[in-house]
Amino acid sequence: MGRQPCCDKVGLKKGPWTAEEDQKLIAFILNNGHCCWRAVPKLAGLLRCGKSCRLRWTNYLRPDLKRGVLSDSEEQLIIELHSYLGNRWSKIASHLPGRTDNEIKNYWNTHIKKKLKRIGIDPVTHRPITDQVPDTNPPGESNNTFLRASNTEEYLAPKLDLNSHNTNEKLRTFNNDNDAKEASTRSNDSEVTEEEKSIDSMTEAAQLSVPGGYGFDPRVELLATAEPQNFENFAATSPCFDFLNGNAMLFQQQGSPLLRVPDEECLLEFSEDIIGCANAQEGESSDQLIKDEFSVNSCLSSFNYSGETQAPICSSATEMQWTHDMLVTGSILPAPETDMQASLWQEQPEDAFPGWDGDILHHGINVANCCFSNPFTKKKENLGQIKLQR
DNA sequence: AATCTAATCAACCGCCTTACG
DNA sequence: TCGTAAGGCGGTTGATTAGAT
Repeated sequence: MGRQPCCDKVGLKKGPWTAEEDQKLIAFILNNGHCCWRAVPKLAGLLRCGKSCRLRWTNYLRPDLKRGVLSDSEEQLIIELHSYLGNRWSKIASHLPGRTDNEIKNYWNTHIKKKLKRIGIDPVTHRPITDQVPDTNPPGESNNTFLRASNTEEYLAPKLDLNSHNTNEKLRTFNNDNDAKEASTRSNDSEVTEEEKSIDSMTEAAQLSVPGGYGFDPRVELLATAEPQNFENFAATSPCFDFLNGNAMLFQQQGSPLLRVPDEECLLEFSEDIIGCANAQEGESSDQLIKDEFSVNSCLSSFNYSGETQAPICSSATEMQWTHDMLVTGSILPAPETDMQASLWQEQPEDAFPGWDGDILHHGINVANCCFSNPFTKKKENLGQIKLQR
């Protein structure tokens, strides 16, 4: 039996709030805060249930709310986040200051969904609607790297142009190619072992290359010698970028940890709030390592682990200690209080990443511009700014 | 001007999670 | 460990507004 609705009590008002009610609620919360929403209506002199008060406050009356239509960049960010997180509106909202989950949800349902459909992209899977391979996993857990990974040619400027037929064409072509590869490698799927599937996935991911969105190009190892204050060295060796906004995800490391990846064919992508597994032991699945308030939703190539789903196996534990805040798409995330150690991908030979040719074009106190040799285009290209947050 | 339809979004409902005794 | 209360979240509803006929 379900719980009784809190507003079923006789005498409690429902429906749209009046200006007078708003004023009462605002005045009360500004003066007293809200220790207990259930008590708020009584104390504020409102004939509403606490839940209704909370909703009205968080979605409408809060002074830090940003009103008005969402900007293009906000819309881009919502699409990107949704491809990782699915309908986790509150999570998405947490990346857009001044916006509420309700507002984003409404905007998604009334605007973005239609826009995506119009250009031939399934708003659920974020993949082109035509020739879709059935994917029963919800976004955030599925192998939804296709959208993000599709615009290889736009490696350095991967914003999804929703008005661009060209982008859509790229998506379609790309997907068809990969579907064909999948079909050929899995012609008799029942005979394919899990291990083989993993390898296929890795190969496939390699073909996807580094996508737009929150990106961390693991083809480049984080060198051991980067000191927290040595931004120049750090920036040159830590190409952790938010491809969507041109910001960097800032990793700070201390001591002599290494972050390596299985081989040059693999990708590691961080999304959501980034980062970290802790205290990896050899052979340990990293989903056992995710801790604390750091919501981890990253994927190694197409293993796609998001905390509760599959995780790559750490076969050689290296460690990286977070010592500073991290900057992620404009959000400052707190470093863990304790010594959290992040991990850890399989070590490979030093020459695993021949494409890397990191360089600093300009280095300032808070910003560093970087370039590197794009292994796909073979050109040396500007990667944009890394914003450093001390 | 009247009516119909579609779009929008605030608000509600009910389930889930968390905190606490 | 269990039960309960409260907060939080995502899906849905329905009143209102805008645009089309």
